[in-house]
Amino acid sequence: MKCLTDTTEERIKEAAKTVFLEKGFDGTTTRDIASAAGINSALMNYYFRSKEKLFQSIFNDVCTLLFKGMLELINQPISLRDKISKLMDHQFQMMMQNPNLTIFIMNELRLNPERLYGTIGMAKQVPESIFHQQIEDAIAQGIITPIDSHHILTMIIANIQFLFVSKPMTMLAQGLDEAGFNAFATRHMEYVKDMICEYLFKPEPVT
Amino acid sequence: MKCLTDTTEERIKEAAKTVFLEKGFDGTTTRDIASAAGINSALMNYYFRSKEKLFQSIFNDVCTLLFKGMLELINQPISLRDKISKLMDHQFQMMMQNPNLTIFIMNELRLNPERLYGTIGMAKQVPESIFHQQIEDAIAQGIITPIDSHHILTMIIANIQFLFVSKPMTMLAQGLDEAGFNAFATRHMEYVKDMICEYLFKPEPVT
DNA sequence: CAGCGATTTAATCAGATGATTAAATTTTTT
DNA sequence: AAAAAATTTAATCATCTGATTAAATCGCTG
Repeated sequence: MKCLTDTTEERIKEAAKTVFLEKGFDGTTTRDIASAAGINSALMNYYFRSKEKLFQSIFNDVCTLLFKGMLELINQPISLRDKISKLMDHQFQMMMQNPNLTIFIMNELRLNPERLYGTIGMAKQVPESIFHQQIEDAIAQGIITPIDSHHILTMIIANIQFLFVSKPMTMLAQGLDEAGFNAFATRHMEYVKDMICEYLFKPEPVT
Repeated sequence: MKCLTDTTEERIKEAAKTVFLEKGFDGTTTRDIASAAGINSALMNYYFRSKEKLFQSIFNDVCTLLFKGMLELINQPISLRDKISKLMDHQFQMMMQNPNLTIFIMNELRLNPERLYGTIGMAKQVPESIFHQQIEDAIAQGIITPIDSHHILTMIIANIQFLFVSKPMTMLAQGLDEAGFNAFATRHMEYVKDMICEYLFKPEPVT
């Protein structure tokens, strides 16, 4: 699964990422990580000084994973309609591959808000992007309903992300298996794309 | 804050609810709960046989808190438009009072899916409600866009709940304080209500 | 008040956990 | 190859944690 560049440090980080994402910080023991990485538990403290330090490293990585692609898309010079569609597609793809990513991050932030300081950089870039200007221009030209870009982004993110945050609940409530959930999620995304675009791009706001 | 009906068992449950909601199951120690309740830590095991048992009791309570009002609303004989609006208002009110409720529940379910079995009853009631029939009728009469009620409920829930799941992130990204967040959330809910209603109740589906 | 059950406490146990240490092994440098 | 540095291991520590036990206290009934 991995190339020959497998250094021990990387192997520990991979194992730690897997275990942390599955069990959360509090639910993970250093011995869990060590055995998942196939190493002695003291080695973890040799490379990273503590469980907390290792976690910070992992947490940074997964936050970057969550934000990086989105930030790139947000700053691309493409049409609004296209951008919104691509933003949702991108999130969807990412969450299909890593369904626990968002709930893991949001929950760890809730449990330990100091971790926010590591994400300030990325978080602040989102609202200060080309996207924001693009929205304001479109509003000025009467192309879309007047609405702050923060609200639009929240709509885009919430409608995709919550699907995965509530995945176990949804599967239970509807009696779905993995395949069934994927089908539901795929269809839902189409609905949501339509809904958001129709809301934004309608000819005249109701006022 | 509480009436004279304060039995020790209730005091333990209150304290446990507070601590569990704040720190999660893994992050909570029995001594945390005991000291929050002002009791000896052995008392906890006298009333509830174990930390796990106590947690199950609490978890049941908060799941009921999350679902009960929504289920009642869903089965009320009121118009669809009204129902959707009231459903969102109800969730919003509940989350303003208890912002961590949903992420706590969703995360504990993720960490320990066996807990789902305690919520089967409530979860399965949602899709099998009057609401579902109401949607089908409205579709048959051409009043709303043809779309399965599961998707509608998901839209209603996601757009409110994710606001609170991502509350710390949102506050950071936009540089908001509590009051600022509340204002943002309140405004967002109005947008989302409009968006969902306009999507559902438009005269003709685009097809 | 004596006796009995319910409630509460202090003390303690056994196991888990994060971290350290000192020694062994491997890799790199000279 | 010898010396030095980096990597890895086994063993161990101190603390924390969930749970138990045995004794103390309270409240009620006869």
